[in-house]
Amino acid sequence: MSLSDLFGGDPVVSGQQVRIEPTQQRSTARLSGLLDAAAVVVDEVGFDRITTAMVAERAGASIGTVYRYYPDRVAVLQALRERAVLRFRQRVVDQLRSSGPETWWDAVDCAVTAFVDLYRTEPGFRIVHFADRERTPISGSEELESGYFARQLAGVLAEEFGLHGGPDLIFRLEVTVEMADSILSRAFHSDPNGDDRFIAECRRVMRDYLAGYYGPIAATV
Amino acid sequence: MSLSDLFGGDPVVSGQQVRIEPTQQRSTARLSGLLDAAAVVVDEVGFDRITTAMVAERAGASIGTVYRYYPDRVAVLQALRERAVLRFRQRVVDQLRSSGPETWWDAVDCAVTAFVDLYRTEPGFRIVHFADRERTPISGSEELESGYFARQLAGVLAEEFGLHGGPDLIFRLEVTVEMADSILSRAFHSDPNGDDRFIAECRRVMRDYLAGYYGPIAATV
DNA sequence: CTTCTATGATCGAGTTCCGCTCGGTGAGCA
DNA sequence: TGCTCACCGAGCGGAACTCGATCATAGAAG
Repeated sequence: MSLSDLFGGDPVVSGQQVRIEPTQQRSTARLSGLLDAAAVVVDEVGFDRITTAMVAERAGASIGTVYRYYPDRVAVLQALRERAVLRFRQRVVDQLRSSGPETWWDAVDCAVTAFVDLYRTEPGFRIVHFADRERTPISGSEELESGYFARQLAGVLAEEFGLHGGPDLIFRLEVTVEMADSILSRAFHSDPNGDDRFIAECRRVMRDYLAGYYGPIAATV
Repeated sequence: MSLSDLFGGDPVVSGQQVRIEPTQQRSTARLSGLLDAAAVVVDEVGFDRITTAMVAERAGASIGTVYRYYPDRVAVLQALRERAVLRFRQRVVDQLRSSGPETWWDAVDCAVTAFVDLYRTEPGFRIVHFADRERTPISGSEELESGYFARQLAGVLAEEFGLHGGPDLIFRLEVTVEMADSILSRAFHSDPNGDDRFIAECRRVMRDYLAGYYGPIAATV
């Protein structure tokens, strides 16, 4: 169970998202163009002020094109969020590869860094993420739940750094993810660049919480 | 600076929420009736399926009455959230009064209990809370920010239990509030009665985090 | 204790705007 | 040269929201 398998794995395309899988090349460009537009618009006018017409106009497409690919307004936002999550996972993998973590904390820290980076650079990431909570439990793909990421991360930490795996580790990581999520969101709430005080405290909280169960960092591996 | 001053203080009526302050008696009943209806409807159909017509019908009012009091659809939800926050604060005061906390942790624990109680009993509390993150920074009343509650709580803890006050305490309490908020929301995410495992872990996280700064509980006062 | 009346409160048909559809047109592939 | 994929945008239904007509109430006047 390698790192890249866990994080970079198959893209989160759960055919329910896109109405029609594009076959020609230009249409895939359209698809990402629509999402780019949605990301920008959502940053400008907010999550529930966004209209499909705005997205279409910003993307240089017609309203019909939007609905060719997405069944409804929310689906566009969901797709935007899926892409952001995908990019987040990819970013984590890149960070892990380039930095070569030596302890379990290094790995967790990479995830924080990746998250902060995306908040800073990825248009629409902030608002889409905020809306995350509202999703109905019926929503199809489970890969977007915080629990999914927690499970993946648990696999890595158990495999690579010898942490004792199992449901307890998963549970604690899920708690950790929720905490980090909220504190980091708070960091970006008023400061578009992220309030370093909250970011630092987030790292501290995560480290202390996990170290309380799995011992000081140096002791592992 | 007494407890009731801090928490139970002036109601969160910041004239921007309501278009016209009601003067007659029946209209105040209408207002709360509208919010009651909105709370029920929001529990039934969800946050973004709710329509102003549904709220009006459920409240036995006409559509025009809704717009007499609230400028738009979102304002109704915001008002619902304001009332829920107000009731939360009131509940905390009640709990504190009846239980007579002896340590700072007892006081914090009261807040958790009140929050959980509201999640369980207050219609609409869950969904309204989910939407909480989305609020625009321009939004008027600051009394609803998590920071406000953190400041109030900091006053109580410093005054009553001798914790060293100031910006550091406020900051840590704000972090605490964010953490608790997210973990408790997670507890109710799939379990309408609240997953006790997450609730217990929430308490543990809060206690450990604050105790790390302000010493073990028994040592205070 | 009654009118009487000014004003608050309510109503709901109508307007506007937005999500979404669908038949017709253009662009790329065989 | 067809044939299918991609695109367009006028139009439909419904939801958000307005506004002038109508009713209810508080409080003054008698």
